Amino acid sequence: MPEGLQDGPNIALIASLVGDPARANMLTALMTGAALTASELALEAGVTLPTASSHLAKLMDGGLLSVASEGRHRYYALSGPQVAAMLEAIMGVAASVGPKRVRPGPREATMREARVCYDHLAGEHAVKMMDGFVERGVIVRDGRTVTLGPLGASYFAMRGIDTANLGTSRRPVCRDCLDWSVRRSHLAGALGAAILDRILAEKWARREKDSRVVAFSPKGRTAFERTFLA
Amino acid sequence: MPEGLQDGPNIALIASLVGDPARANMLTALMTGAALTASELALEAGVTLPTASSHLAKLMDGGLLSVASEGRHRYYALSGPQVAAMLEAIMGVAASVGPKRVRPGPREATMREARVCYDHLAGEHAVKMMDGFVERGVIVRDGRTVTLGPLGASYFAMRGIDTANLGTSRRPVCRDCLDWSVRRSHLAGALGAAILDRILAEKWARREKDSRVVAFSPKGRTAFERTFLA
DNA sequence: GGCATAGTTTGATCTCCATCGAAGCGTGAT
DNA sequence: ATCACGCTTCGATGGAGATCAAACTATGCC
Repeated sequence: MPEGLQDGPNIALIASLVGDPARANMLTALMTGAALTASELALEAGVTLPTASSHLAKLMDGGLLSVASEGRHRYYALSGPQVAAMLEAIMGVAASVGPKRVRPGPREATMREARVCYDHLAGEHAVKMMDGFVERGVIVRDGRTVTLGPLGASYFAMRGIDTANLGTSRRPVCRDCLDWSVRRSHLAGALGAAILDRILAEKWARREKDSRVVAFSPKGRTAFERTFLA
Repeated sequence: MPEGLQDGPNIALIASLVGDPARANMLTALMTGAALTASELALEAGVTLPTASSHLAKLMDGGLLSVASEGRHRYYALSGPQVAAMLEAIMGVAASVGPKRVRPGPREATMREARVCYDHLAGEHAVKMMDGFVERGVIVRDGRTVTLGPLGASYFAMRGIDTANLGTSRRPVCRDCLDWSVRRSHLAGALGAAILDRILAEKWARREKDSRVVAFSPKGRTAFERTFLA
């Protein structure tokens, strides 16, 4: 069947790369434009590190991703805007074709509410919190880059988080992370991680074993809201 | 491990449909906008009829195709312009990362110059035309959304295209579609289709049989340029 | 009716690849 | 040095799906 057809280039190869659920999740996670590490992407895709590594190699080989080694981390990103445009187009078709909403399910519901995204909080609570930060000028958003606002340092200091200390690592203090359950974004970066630490340390919520779910207790939730949503 | 985490639309499902070589060949064959029978598509894909039938059922189920029974034939077609746009976008990525296509080839050259993209014109001519429209304010671009500019209606009316009539369908009048041969975009939507209709009606160009190629005649080309590029 | 053509369905086969555990290899910290 | 951590490679397993032949259905033709 050597059939010399193939109008344009190898469309099937590219599409099949996106056609695997794990890889599709990784790619959508990278749609923020931010670069993510292999571990973060593994978590986002719901697979183990070796599996993720294999997928990343394939995506690299297919030219969809670029990588930057930094210390012992490897930051993966979409190789260019063309790839992002393609993903948008596919999303467009997928959205128009089928509401296809899989039943939310009980597990999904709690996941939507609050879950861990690598090392920070994601889900509705996280999105609300992020919105509040921006509205109050604690955090300033410029497109997809977010930074600590003028009121930020004192705001977090009052809540027991020393933002100055977070700047030590190479990691950005603030980063924006797209939420799959809501169409909005939440706070990642060192600050996002610190906030989650605080939530767990205060025992406002606990992590379910072997799951990304973060389960708030009733009074934990109100404490959290009083602290970070007001 | 149940990590079902769809980002909303099921992008992996759609992409995996395109990700099979046989299906990809069928879809690209349908990019001409014409409807083809199952047998023709089987031939185009290089598989037997049963296999093709199975693929067509999957594509139907995924919402990428529509079908019309006529006598003992079943005519399959792309379910809409959105699907065509997605395919073009995938082609764009595949072309840009293309591991050195064997050679441009004569067929490929004419495709780059002018071809059909579902129901509108694509290729260098189409991109130049789109650029001219935007530059002259006939069409206004805002990011990826394009709309008819203030001068648009009279511009097209003078050229025999009634833009008011185009608004009747649910389809957008203007739409932006990525070109895989050039890295720019061209005009799709009802208006894009109307322009192609005009080009063919005036016999400035004719469509090659069983191909996406649009072949301009020498004087047809100058007439086209005088009309839509000036 | 009877035959031919267009398509689908069924069932069985076979290949490919996603997945994970374990081991290997860097880099950074102590 | 030594340990910890991030990531990749290796090897084995399992499952999904692409494929075709043959049987079946439906339509058109005579």
